[in-house]
Amino acid sequence: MDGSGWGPVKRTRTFEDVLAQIERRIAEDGLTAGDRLPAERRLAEQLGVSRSSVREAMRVLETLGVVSSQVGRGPDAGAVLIARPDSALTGLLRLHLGLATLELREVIDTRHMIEQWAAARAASARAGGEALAAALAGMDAARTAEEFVEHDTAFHCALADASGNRLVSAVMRSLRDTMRKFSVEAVERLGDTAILRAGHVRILAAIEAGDPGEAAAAVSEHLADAYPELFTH
Amino acid sequence: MDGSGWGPVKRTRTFEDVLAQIERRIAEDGLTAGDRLPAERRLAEQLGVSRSSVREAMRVLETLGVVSSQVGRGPDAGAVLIARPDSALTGLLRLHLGLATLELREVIDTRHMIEQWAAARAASARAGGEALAAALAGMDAARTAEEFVEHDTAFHCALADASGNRLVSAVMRSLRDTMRKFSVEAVERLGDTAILRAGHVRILAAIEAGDPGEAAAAVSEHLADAYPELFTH
DNA sequence: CTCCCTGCTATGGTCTGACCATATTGTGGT
DNA sequence: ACCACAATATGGTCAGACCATAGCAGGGAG
Repeated sequence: MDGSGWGPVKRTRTFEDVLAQIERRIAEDGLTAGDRLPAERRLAEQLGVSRSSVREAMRVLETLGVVSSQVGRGPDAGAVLIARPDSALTGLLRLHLGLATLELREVIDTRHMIEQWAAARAASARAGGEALAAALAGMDAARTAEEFVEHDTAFHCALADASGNRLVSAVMRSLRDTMRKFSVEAVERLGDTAILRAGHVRILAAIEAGDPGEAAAAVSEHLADAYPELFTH
Repeated sequence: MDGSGWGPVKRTRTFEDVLAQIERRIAEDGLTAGDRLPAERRLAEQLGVSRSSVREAMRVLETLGVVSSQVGRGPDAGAVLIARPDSALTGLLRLHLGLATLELREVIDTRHMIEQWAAARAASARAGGEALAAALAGMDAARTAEEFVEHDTAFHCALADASGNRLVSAVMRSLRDTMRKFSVEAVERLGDTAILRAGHVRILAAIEAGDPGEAAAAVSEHLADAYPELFTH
């Protein structure tokens, strides 16, 4: 494919070439979010490489958040779509956390930092009220701990989203995802979710009132309520 | 329509299982930087999957910066090395920035959040003074903007380290690394580093004095000095 | 004419088995 | 003691196969 290469040794692996080619193709064809890439077999044929190499390139693109990890089947519909790269950090942090033997305490610590900051931001901008209220309603309708945590996660992610910083938002999402299992246990151990609800209501009220200080304080106390044994002031 | 959005029945592909298994193995065996993973063929055999799946998992780990991408050949020496987890976020974040429209403003915004928080923590614990002082001395001895930024980076990373939270520390390192080039330009544009030095001194003093509020305020003003056009209060 | 049912087909996901160039290691000869 | 060379295991790559699935086309029933 290169023509001039093949001199001393082949320095780049095939899948790296494929990556470059796909990248070039995306740029040239002006593909944007929602568009599809050719099927793996077609790409392999067009680029003159094996499907294995194309697949390895795909895994990289997927990890980078360039293409969606959707498992599409069937003809035509199966090809890969280009997603919004917003979620790029998610998979990474999950692995990163698992690998580095991080303690849950550090995760909650970090959440404390992020959510306090995000709540203050949201209050200043009086933003995110609808999403927070929706999550609150979802929690009220929840019947199991899992359902509750599901909407609780939505609430806290909405909080991060309301900050308007996508990077913070992505990190927050990863953290919540990482501790989802633990959160379910925590809720079950707590038994009563009334105190959590009170915290959420207070946070939402502070944001809608546009009071950053109160919002931050509310978040702080809410996390202390939720994780009494792990919280650090 | 899935209903819950997050699809309770997410089919996991084989390479994802492999990913989890490797992750578990790393944690259990306590592998650290420089250690080797088993060879691809051995892993495949041990996990009961094909080498293709192992290889796809490897590409993911490599993209995530968990293992090195060194092209090792030969028996025994060929297996994969585990890199420093510090860099796990880095490569991804850099590419993330290249591919997405994540603005520098958001990065600095995030730094503001992290460093304020970390400085307050460090002040409460009166921790990290030595590392900060060393970085300060390095900045004083710097002759070029690059050298200055080098030690400036060390200073701000030391700040994050002083918080005692490794997760925050890792994110901070990635952010600094991501904006290193820009930082050099910023310093060159600023011309005079005296104002930056004053900020660093003030931060260090506040930490050594054990004054969290002052430490946070000092960080805030320091960042405003360094990135006047990008700073958000 | 419309509507549903049933195959056909292309897709991603996975596995098997093979070949190559290389790097380490052990062995034999000098 | 030293060096050359074969054995061996590695990562990189390829070709071909199978599976479950999802869309589409065509045919039969109403």
